[in-house]
Amino acid sequence: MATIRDVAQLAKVSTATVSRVINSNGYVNEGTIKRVKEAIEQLNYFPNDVARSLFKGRSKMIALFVPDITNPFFPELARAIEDVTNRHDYTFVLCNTDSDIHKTTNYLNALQQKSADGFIIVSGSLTEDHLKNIQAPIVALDRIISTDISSVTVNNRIGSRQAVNYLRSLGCRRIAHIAGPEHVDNAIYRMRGYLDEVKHEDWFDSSYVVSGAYHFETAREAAVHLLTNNPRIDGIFAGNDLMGTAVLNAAASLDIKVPEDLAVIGFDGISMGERVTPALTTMAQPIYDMGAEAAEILIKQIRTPSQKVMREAFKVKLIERQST
Amino acid sequence: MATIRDVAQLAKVSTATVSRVINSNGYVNEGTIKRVKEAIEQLNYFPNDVARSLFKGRSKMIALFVPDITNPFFPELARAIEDVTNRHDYTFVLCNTDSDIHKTTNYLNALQQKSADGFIIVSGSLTEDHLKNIQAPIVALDRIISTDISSVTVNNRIGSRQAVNYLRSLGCRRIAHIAGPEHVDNAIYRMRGYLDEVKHEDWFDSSYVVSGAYHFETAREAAVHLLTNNPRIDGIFAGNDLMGTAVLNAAASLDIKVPEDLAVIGFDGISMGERVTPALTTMAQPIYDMGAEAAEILIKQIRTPSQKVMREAFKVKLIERQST
DNA sequence: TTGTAGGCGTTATCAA
DNA sequence: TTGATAACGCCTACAA
Repeated sequence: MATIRDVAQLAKVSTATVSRVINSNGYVNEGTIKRVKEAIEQLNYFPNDVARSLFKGRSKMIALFVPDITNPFFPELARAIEDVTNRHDYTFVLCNTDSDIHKTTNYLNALQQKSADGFIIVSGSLTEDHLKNIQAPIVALDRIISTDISSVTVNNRIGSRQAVNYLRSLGCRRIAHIAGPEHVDNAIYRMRGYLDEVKHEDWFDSSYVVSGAYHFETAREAAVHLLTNNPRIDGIFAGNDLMGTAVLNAAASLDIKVPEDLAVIGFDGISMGERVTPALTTMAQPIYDMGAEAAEILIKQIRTPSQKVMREAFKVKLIERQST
Repeated sequence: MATIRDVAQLAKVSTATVSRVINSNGYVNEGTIKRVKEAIEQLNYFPNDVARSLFKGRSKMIALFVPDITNPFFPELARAIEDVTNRHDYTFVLCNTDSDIHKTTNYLNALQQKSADGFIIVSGSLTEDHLKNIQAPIVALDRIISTDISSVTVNNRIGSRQAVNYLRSLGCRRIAHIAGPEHVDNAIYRMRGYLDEVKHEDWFDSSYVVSGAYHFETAREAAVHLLTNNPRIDGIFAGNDLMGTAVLNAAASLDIKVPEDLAVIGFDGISMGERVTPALTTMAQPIYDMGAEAAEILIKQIRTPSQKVMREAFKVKLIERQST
């Protein structure tokens, strides 16, 4: 690998001049520029990013942390962030944390040691305390970390109320909820939205809420359990689409007809929802816009460290499909 | 951020000694070790990885390139690689290339400038020529790049023949194929395997093969087209599971009963296949093992640059589910 | 308009 | 057993 010195030597100038040409900053004679560029070409020279990072303390790298890369919601989110960060000349990297706080802090430290410029984090368990020696700006996405950290989320509670009301408007009388993990804020809000609507119903008791942990298998088992023990359930609001498809799967295996005998609605709006049969009705988040917005905010904070904390909450939107 | 100098000062030793302690390298007096460790603790010091990388020319970072992060096959593959690389103390990063050669080489260069230690690449369009100034070791996964580059793949052609024979053993008489992208080697082999079995059948003509580009939407449209124009088709072999689920979707929308009127088999063994209804029969690849093996090979090559090229081909295995 | 030189934080060599 | 010092490759005052 050629270095800046090789280029300088070949072009018969100093390394400073080469640097000026590379970064187009400072005055350089036209002819000199040409000579340097030729030398660069000839040696197939690329500036060493590590040396640059060391000098600048920045690396032009942005990382996204997601809790479960196999949940299609996160790859879709990642696509948006990738587009925006690449457009701004950042290298984008994706890290899967498995919701494991240890793995998360490990990645965080490793990347901070690599001078990562900023982080977009989806995490329900990370607290401000874990971030106390992280210098780089952070944007919380999908789940809030703390009031001091910028965030991009949706109106989970209101969206959930809409979901339940929609099921009710279709004639559902007994509506159950498959909830996400107990410690994840958006799961809590979605459950609260559900409870807002049903807790005063005479049929309601706590057995209508079960946890599906935002995972397919867990949700599937929960749904089977729910539908077996409460055969009068005629509507299910799943806390995310992955669990919504799990409900469809459970219903099929129990020979319960959807939407005739059971209406199902999810939350997220992942494309998988329109690919299953019957297609899943959902409260769709503007996934791409959320990711893009998180990236824009992060880049703003990287460029202007004095930026104040921003909190953006998008609205979810009902998409009716075959499951209702 | 504290530096090694701060630690040295506080522990009243030289930076060389601190370095020795950090890397447990060379002789250091017990008491000195203790003092240094205390100073490190007290200052909450972490060695700067960028400086390390600059000096060593290595970064303890491994990257995986995938063509489409929204195809669940790749996240599943990524999980395996992540586990292995993390276990060996590498930082693992995931890059999505969209099968775009320009994006791919961009990432490749960017990461090489960051002294990435090695690459695992899933790509059907990258050639040796694009890699001519990449120094770090590379392992091709799922798709072969060249004979000079280690690879981990499966026996696509034989697996495909098995798939077709299995459909035939169920009584299918006219079997169609939804193929992957034309320039991707594994798609070509899968198609060849299919052709090996059917090209001499009297019913066969080229209209039984359509391209689905390994994408859901494309495959869905192709399947609708196929089933509409050739109503006598009673079996479809899809080149991957994503397209297999697209066939199920197409069949449902055309009111064709699976498996009664149409048997469908995919290729990959992603978990999505068991989550749809009817569950998708498939030729399953050992996804986790393949990813893990690719990572092991890569790490071997990083450690021993003289390692010779390795080519591993796993076997696929029939998994019968409801779609047949 | 160009060059010299010091420093970013580490590690490894050589001396002491 | 420890310390001084020269790299790693780049950038930017400051001088010329």
